[in-house]
Amino acid sequence: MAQCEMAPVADVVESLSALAHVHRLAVFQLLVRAGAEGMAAGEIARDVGVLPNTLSTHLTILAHAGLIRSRREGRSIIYSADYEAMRDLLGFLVSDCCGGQPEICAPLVGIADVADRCSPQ
Amino acid sequence: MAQCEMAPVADVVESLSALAHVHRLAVFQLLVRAGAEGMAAGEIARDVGVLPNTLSTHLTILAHAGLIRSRREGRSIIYSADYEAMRDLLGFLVSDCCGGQPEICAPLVGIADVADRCSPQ
DNA sequence: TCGATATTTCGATATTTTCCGAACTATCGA
DNA sequence: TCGATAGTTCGGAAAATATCGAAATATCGA
Repeated sequence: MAQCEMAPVADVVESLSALAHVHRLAVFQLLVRAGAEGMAAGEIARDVGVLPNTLSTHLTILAHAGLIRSRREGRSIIYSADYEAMRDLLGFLVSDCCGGQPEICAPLVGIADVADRCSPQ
Repeated sequence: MAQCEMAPVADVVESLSALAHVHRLAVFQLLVRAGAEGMAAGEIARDVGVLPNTLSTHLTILAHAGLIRSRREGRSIIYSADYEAMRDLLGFLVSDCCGGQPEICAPLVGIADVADRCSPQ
């Protein structure tokens, strides 16, 4: 049976804050789509269009929030999204929403399907 | 049939940014639980524990992001959560997540139920 | 060991955010 | 109309963010 552990509010705020930036959101989005394989910092920088050192700062912020992980592979450092952290964050938001007014947020259950249909490629 | 309209990234960032603050998150949480009835600004300020003028700033930020609405009622101004905006935000996040790796985010569908079980009043 | 590649760290600056006190606006009741 | 109540707006100071160039670190290949 799944526990009902709730992430501390401070952590949630940190995660939201980490994602509340155009470039960081783009980075996270990119990494989610890259899957477990991940992407090298340099490739991310090129894709997103930010300088390597600036990107490094963003990656540090996302990593500190627990949303991404990193591993060295030769000269490159490979970053990948942490799906569990994202699930925790979504879980908090959804339970905050549905917890108070279940009937209003009921449609949320179908969102995953919608996501399937909407996401191209 | 539901459209697959995607909120502009800038709007998503603004919403995330609005929620990425301890007091604002608390305010939103409070309003979600308050339902359509909403709460007066003063009551929110007391509950959250911030000065009225500071709260006013936070409310403006949340309202500008579209996460809450307001209406005047006598001397009070009543604020209430905008569930649709929240659904849009969650929809974006979920589709960003599940769009790339559906199998990984599949458990998300069950989160709403979890929310039901976890949230005590 | 040296040079090239990949990334981070440092230091500084520009911008934004946060928060408060004081002043202002709106509404109600007498 | 006045005074009290409810909120907002204004102005400024302190803190946090964002971003860049330059320098430092780590790894690879020759």
